[in-house]
Amino acid sequence: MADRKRKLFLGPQLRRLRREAGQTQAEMAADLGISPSYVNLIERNQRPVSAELLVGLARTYGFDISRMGGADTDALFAELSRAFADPIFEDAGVSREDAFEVAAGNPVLGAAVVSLYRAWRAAEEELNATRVAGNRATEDPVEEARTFLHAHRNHFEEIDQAGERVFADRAGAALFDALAARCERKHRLRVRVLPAEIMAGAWRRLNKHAGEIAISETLDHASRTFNLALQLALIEEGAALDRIVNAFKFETDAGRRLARSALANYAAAAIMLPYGAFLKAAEELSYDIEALGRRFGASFEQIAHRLTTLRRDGAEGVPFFFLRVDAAGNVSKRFTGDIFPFARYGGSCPLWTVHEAMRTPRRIVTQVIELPDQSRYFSIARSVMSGAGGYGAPHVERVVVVGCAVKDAHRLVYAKGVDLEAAQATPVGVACRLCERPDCAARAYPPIRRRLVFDEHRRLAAPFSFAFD
DNA sequence: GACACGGTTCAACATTGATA
DNA sequence: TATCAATGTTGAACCGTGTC
Repeated sequence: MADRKRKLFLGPQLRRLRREAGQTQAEMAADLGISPSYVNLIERNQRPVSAELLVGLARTYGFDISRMGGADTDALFAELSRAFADPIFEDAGVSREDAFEVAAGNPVLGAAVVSLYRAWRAAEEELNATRVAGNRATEDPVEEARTFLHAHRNHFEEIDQAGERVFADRAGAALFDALAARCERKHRLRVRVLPAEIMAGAWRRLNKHAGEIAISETLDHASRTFNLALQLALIEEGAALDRIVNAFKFETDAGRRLARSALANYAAAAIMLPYGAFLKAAEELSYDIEALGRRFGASFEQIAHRLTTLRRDGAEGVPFFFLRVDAAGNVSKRFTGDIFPFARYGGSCPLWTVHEAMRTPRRIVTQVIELPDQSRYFSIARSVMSGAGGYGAPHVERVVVVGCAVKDAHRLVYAKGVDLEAAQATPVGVACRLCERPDCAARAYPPIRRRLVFDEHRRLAAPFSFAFD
């Protein structure tokens, strides 16, 4: 491209200039003192325009030399480069040199290509939105299960009350021991913690014939308790789970099963983190997730997830959304909490601190984020690890994010020292580190003022794509 | 169909600058 | 200084289209 920049190819512009003047190549050649065939070669970019000829063009036709290869060309070149980076041009083999040649040599055509590309992108996104709207209920079991939870605002009062009764029955004992005793007393099921090789990879196993509930030794204490609570919920509240799930209209059986599984997990959390006590503690501890975890013997993820369910009439907690994402940006669990417009597909924006949290294991990272509709949220992210019951065992590192509207953030311990008024009022510019635009404000703002940009790079960074509900 | 005209292709030549 | 490649330029032949 350096050679192309040194030489000036102005064929299409020269041709347009000549036609605007109503001249033939021969007439223009006579004006410029060159042969008609030379004019033709220049017009077809077979020959560059020499400095002497450029002066002649300026003198004879008032050709504006200063506009050649200036800011306009650079901007168009940048636009074209972005467009040609799209996978739809993959087979076309358009190089950056080609993009520059179009931008410098035929800006009208280049601008038309950019306009066409933008129109195509807009149409495709509209089409995707239509597809999603049409298919979500019929072809996506995960979306169906999410819709089920969303319809109940992720709160199931009947299950919560049952959980509180079980928790109250523990009579001061450690919860795991109390649940094990309840299993033996009420269901004649002995609880045993067994090594991984016996569990064959399972976390829990119910053997009615042997009168036994087996829990994997590879689980930490919080997960053992959770799995035992889950098994107990399935035994004692199975009918209620079925009734609640069956009251909802599912299009797929897979969606129904997923919803029942989610509800069973909810029931386990309701036992382990009983609503009233948990909400009281949450308010006392200013929603300090790690402190709540220590008080209830639960993991960071369990506490974070439970925070999204505090929607009891007359006893509501801070409305939270929840997200669990891996290093590749894949979302494995999420809940909107009615407040956060998650994407239907894809993962998190690369500007979100979920990725920073991944780089700094076990450290809580907070951030004020702004969506394109200018709504602002306070997010709390920390990495969590699952698996790894022993050295060399497979494990997965993920990031759990909970967040709330900025207006509620003053109730959180994590917002201490954060100027929330400024966070709500400070104007922010477009902030995006992927667009490579020289005027991008991303470099100029600290993380707390970054705007999440979702659609600009949807195709370039597919794992991070967002399309709003 | 002949002809004119505008535009295209190609071979050839002159000039220039880099290099051995 | 000779050589060579790149660049700038030209003219002839050719092609396509519109007009008479």
